[in-house]
Amino acid sequence: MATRGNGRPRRPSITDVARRAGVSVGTVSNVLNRPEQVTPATRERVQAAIEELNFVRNASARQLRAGTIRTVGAIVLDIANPFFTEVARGIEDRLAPDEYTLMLSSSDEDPEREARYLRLYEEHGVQGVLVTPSQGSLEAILALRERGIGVVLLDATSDVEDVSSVGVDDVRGAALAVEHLLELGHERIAFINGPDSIRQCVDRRAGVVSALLAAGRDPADVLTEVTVGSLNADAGEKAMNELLGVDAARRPTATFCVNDFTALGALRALRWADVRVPDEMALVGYDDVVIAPMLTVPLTSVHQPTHTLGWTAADLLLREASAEGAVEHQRVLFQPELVVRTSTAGG
Amino acid sequence: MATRGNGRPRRPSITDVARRAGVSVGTVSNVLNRPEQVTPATRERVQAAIEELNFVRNASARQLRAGTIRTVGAIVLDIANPFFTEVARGIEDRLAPDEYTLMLSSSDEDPEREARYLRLYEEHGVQGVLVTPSQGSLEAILALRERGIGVVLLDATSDVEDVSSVGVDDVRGAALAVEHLLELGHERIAFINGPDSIRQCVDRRAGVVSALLAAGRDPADVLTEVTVGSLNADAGEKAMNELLGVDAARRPTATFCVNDFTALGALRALRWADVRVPDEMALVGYDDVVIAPMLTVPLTSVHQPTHTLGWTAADLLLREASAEGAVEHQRVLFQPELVVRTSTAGG
DNA sequence: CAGTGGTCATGAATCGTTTCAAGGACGAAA
DNA sequence: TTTCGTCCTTGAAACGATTCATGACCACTG
Repeated sequence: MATRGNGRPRRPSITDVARRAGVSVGTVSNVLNRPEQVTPATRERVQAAIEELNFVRNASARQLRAGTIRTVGAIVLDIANPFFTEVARGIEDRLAPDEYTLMLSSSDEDPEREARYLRLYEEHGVQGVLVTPSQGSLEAILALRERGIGVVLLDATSDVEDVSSVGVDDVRGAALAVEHLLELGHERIAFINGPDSIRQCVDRRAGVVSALLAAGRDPADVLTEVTVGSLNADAGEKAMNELLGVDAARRPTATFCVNDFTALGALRALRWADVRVPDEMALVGYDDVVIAPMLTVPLTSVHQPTHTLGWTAADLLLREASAEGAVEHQRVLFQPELVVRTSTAGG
Repeated sequence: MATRGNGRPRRPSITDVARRAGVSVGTVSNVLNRPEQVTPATRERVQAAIEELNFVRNASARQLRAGTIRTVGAIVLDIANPFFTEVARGIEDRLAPDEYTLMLSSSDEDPEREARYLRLYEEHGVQGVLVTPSQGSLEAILALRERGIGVVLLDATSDVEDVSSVGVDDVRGAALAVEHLLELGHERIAFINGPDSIRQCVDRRAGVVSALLAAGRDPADVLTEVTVGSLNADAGEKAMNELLGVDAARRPTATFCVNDFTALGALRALRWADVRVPDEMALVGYDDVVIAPMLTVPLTSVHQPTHTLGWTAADLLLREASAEGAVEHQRVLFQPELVVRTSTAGG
């Protein structure tokens, strides 16, 4: 068998198939791409040759000539983060039926890493990219479009007009949580929030405040905000202990946590302080992580349509790719949903 | 600017760069691949042209000629599963410094889906694939190697001799959990396990039994096994309630759950029945999911080196790819680790 | 029987890169 | 001045598929 220098067998090419079937390469190509234009007899002969040789198309050669490739690149902040994991799954589910492949990487919010992957994807000639932009990388991303590469921003509510993006309305999500607590009659509400350097924290605070105002409350009266440095359980526990320092008659009767991890910590603090949930303290989280319903006290949380988010992003991209001429850019903002469980409406 | 029929600008090629810099294409290629062989003056001229034109290499043409491509394909059972997510991150972290790209898909344990992705990857000419094989797909995977594609099995303790694989020792992991409980003095241990159709369940049972035997105990005396149909919290809760049906004097004093989700359910049942953890019932999970330490009662669990698993799999693959001639196949089995927390050793 | 139309198969050109034998320029040595 | 040798650069041939103008062949029609 022919080799390619490194001793590995060369994979059979369309030429080998043609020779074996006694036809020309053009015919083999026709069998592969326009089978109806080939006589059944010939077609079968070619098919047989293909199977005997274990012929597999060479995507590179194909793309080189045809100019297109059924591949999409995605760059998320961190594949190991459940949020992006579910988004990725949504992307995949949109791509699979169209036989597209997905190239996936994590930027870790490092613009340099992101740029490197973008270039790699561009070299590969992907049809488009789905990106969660890091700080200040938007410009480079948009430049891709001038070189014929589709772009859809993931989980970014961009100010830029002419680029498609998908995101979830964090302001609304937080408002939902607070509205729920108000409806339950809570008049002193705590908000355990993270630093302003995280967009989500800023948006969610805005949602909290707007919900209070919309209900005719003065945030200064109702709201106690505790800011933590990082969004994990330990921080949440510490924050809740701080809240519990106030005597029971004057402390908040409900707490909204900026994410489920901090809520878990808060829950732990409540348990150790023997404060009953939700009777003495109602609790709402955000993200609706997979274990939220599995907890000893199932956690009320704001659910984000992550799968749909990814699916839609991929859908927009494929649509733009197949659109003739000018493309209409869409900016989709999904609405989160409050999932009420025992931690607020316990029975 | 030149177009390619669909109205999008054609990306500049090496020829365009050559023309602009007033050199031949060969020289441009040399600048890109063997810069030391080019006079600094020429090199700079070419570099300038590259930047002015925003030239980006065409990976397809490159691969077509050079025969190689820095891409690896991975097929896991489900990207949305945290286990595989962390594995994927490990793979990525191994590939990134070598400028490899990762193509990632989920097979959902469907051999047909898996086969489709394998073919897609093969068409793309990936250097190798990392696969968690579905039922009965091993043969097709191994056939790839005859066509020059590297293969490393992920999370599979394969019986096949001559293929590299990485996995985690589930037998040992379960044994660790049981040894721990025995050391704490527990003499009646429950094991909430899943169906035998799942390999992990079978392996972990074997580990439980072997640990008991090794300690000179008769499993028939010590062990109470409850089998659940699916590995989620509700099933775990039900199983634990069943165990609690026995009067306190004779029921198990410790429970080992086949994964953390069932353990969460068990924990919930214990809380509602007002059984103190770990005093009246110790609890061990498996997987060490991210929230295990965040729980009200932090959960003792068996931790698997998922990131390392992925990293090592990718490492084996790259090594095999760069190895000259015959490759030595390695089968790496990682050892899990018990992380002791309050749910067994509570203060 | 010539003419027409339609169906299939052909083979050369093409995509953008890498590679390599061959040639050019230039300086050093004789 | 001639002759080498060295160092850069060149240009054409590949890689494997797709595409398309061309032509072969056959069946009808008039």
